[in-house]
Amino acid sequence: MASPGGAPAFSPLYQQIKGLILNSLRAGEWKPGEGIPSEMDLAARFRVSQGTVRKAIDELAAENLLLRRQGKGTFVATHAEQQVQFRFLKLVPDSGTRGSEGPAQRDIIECRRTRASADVARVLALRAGDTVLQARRVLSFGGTPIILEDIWLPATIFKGLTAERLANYQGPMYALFETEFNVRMVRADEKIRAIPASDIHTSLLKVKKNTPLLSVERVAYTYRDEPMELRRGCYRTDTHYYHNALN
Amino acid sequence: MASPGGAPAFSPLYQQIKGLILNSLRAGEWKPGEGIPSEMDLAARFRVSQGTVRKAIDELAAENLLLRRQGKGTFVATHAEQQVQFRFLKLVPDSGTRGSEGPAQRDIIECRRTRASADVARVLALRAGDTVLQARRVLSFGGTPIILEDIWLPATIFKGLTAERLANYQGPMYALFETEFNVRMVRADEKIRAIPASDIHTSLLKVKKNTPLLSVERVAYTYRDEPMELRRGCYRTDTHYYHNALN
DNA sequence: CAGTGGTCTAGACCACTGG
DNA sequence: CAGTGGTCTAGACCACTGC
Repeated sequence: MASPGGAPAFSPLYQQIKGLILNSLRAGEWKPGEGIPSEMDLAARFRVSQGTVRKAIDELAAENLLLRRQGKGTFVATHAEQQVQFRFLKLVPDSGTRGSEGPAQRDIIECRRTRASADVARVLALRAGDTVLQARRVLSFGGTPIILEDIWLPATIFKGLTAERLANYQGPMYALFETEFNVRMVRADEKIRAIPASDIHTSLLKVKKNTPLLSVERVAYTYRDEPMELRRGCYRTDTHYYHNALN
Repeated sequence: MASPGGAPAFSPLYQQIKGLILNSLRAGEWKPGEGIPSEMDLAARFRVSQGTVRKAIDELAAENLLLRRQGKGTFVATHAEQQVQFRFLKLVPDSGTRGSEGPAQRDIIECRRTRASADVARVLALRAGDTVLQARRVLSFGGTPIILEDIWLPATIFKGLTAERLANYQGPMYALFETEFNVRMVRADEKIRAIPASDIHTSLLKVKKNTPLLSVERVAYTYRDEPMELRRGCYRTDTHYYHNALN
């Protein structure tokens, strides 16, 4: 039997087209920021009607993998766009709006090669002891340190990433990943907890010991749903809050 | 000029149809859980093609206002559905999955009429001093108290809501709001912070004083985008975490 | 089997962009 | 002005549900 569970395994044509477009994205046929062929061209290429291509692209656009611009074309989404600057950073100042404090000041504390601990390896689908890059940075808004982040990346893929390159790069870190390492983050999961400030936090975030901080553990995934980054952030929430919209 | 900004104010037909359907939902023409007319019927009623109605319904379904069921029809979404039980509660146990600890135990601590403070009034778009219902409850999972919630509701709309009715009702609180008060919550915003446990938390959540807790302040909105509920939750995050998917 | 939503097509026309 | 995505239509057929 083709479908052991008894399910017909029916797959609509537009889903198959969606899969083909996704494969091209994975293969890097079109890079982030570039335009993909027009709907008519893709329809001819896949031998289906424009409407079917359209429905496939609609879903990919809804997942933020593609970006439609009327009159111009359809483009591969990128983290370099201004409009989408805060898609992954949900921290908002109590007064004013995001960005009202000016651009964040980013201080790289360190960036070094190390061995993956058991839990880091598990999350990143590596073996314990595999080489990873670990970076630590502090984000300040309006001159006040608000976020301490520790970031783990597979060293085999982010070869050559240094504190200097992180410090010199203007723009979102994920945009750097796209241009320099051909890694596109498409979605992420966050686990949020409240934790007491430890000595690291007292020194880098200027808070008293045991002050409650928001612990945000993020795992970011690529086109292939591979976990590519582990990030542990500690947020001060006396002047900011984590915003979440439930729909 | 019809459009001062110079914008053409062009509105697609399907958006207008969407507005008409939304108005029917607001007016209560179809109640939560009930079916709405078939696509063909609606197409005839609005004098448009089925495809146009379809696109309108697609968007309403994407916003969780309607629920499509192939072969059966399209239904008004409700909080009584099992499948959508945890759409608003994002707390997950460290081990196991949601609901693996069995159903939550819900203890109503109190439910009383009171006057809205300035900040509660502002959030609920009331005047300071207007009457509100305030409820407090503790949610326990696997016998352990995990969540303390304070809930504020406009008294004019939730007339007759008592601790007994809250305690006796089986199922989600928002489902009770639908059937008893004709209030349907369609979306919400949450502001999340880390705060130290106070005396209330030590007694009701069995944690030590100053233990970091997750503070979750939720404002829930109706079909008309009116703020209808303010809820302040304090979550223990030693055995659970707040999960958020970034797409 | 009839009725529902879901898919696919083909064609016409509209709105927007840039040369 | 040509080319792009966006809307709208009409009709055919498929998948699923329940009687």
